[in-house]
Amino acid sequence: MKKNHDIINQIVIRDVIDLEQYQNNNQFSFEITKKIPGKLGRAGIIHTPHGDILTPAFMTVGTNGEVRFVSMEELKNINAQAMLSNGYHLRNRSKEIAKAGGLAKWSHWNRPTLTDSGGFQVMSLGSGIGKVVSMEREKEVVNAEEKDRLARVTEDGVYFYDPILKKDDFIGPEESMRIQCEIGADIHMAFDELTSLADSYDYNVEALERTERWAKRSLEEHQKHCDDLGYHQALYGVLQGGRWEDLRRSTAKKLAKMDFDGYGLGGAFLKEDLGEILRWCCEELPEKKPRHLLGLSRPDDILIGITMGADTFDCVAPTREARHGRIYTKFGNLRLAKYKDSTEVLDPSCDCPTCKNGWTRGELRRMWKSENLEERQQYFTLSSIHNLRFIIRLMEEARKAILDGNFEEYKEQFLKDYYHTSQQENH
RNA sequence: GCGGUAUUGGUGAAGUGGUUAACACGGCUGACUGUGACUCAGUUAUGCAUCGGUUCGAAUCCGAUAUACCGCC
Repeated sequence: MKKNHDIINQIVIRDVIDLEQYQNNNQFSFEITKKIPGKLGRAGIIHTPHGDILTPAFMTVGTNGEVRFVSMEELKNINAQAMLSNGYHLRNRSKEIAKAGGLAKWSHWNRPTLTDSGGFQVMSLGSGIGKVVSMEREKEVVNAEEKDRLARVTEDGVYFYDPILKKDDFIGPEESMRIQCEIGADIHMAFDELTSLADSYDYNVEALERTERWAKRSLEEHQKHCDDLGYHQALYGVLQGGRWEDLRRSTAKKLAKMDFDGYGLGGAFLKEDLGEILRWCCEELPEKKPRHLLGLSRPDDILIGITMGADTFDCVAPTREARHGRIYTKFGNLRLAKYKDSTEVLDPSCDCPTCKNGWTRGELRRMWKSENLEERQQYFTLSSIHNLRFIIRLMEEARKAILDGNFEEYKEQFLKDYYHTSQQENH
């Protein structure tokens, strides 16, 4: 395996990403509209070349430039504001995307976009392969055997084995920045290393120092590409540091001094630690820059995230869990398996197209279990739309509550309803 | 009427004397948090057509009965 230096520095397509958007005075910026009294949280607006994002906001995950089983039209119908894609997954198509005018145009989304760096895959294909990013089962999590890993970390970057193409590959900060600049999302992420819950303090120190060096390299490389392009694309630095306060605060201080446009809050969290960790980070970060909490969307996590100062979120759970038969509702989640003969509308209190059109629990359960591929796919679409709308609506309500000055009450009521019914679900 | 073959869970079935009846599908339950995987994990027959016998021990051997299919008169 050998780092492919010829590709780096070679490309950057000068005039293909929709320049008009960038030159039309639509630079990236962030404004805070209102703060939650006595807390770190706030409501605001992120301005991007492809439009504004009203925060707090959920970004739907379209790893490969599309949300599974949901069309762009349907995403717009449920008020999705932004889409997150992944530089790792799109790495072999970045030039094609650049030629088509960048991610927003290429995907036909035409609205704000963000790309992840591929850092998550350092863990998910490396030490954490085959495991989940659990928030509750720390003691059961064991790192994968070295031989089973598909990703290996070095100072330069990460060597991957692609199990589908059966090919070795390499991505470091420079490669990630090059790929992301070609893809041309409105917001890019620095290349980072996420550790798993099983990693030791000592390993976290090592990984964090490396992530900080990668942050510096990401920033420099990204700036070079922006200079070549003649306009600025936003870059977020990513904070790691596991569950240790000294690591979280020190890395936040260091990255705060660097010229990032915003910050990604990363890591694998134990649920009970989440709020504290975010507080350590956000207390050290500059208030005027937006923060993206990576990869979380459970309502309680989101509400804690908002309270502690996170502005945007993303997560695969709403769509993945929909496909697995879990339907979100404000009064606890439904396990579709239980509703074989139900003629009740999926969620009578929901304003999503699926519920508005009167799809019943029984029908959806039947389609979920159907052996007919088309019916199953239709189920995936209907349920994904519903779950996404649920999270997006939660964001809209939370934003409104912040603006109305009653966020704490809203949060308390929401968690009470949600927790109460979850209890009922489990008897 | 005579002879042969078969009968295992919701389904398809493995198992021919020796602890808790393989496996698959389905069902149920759980999981899923910067999507490798419409996935993963657990569970699901106190019983092998029925009754009786042989044996330390039977889904497995023997007999009778029931049912199904195949031959022959």
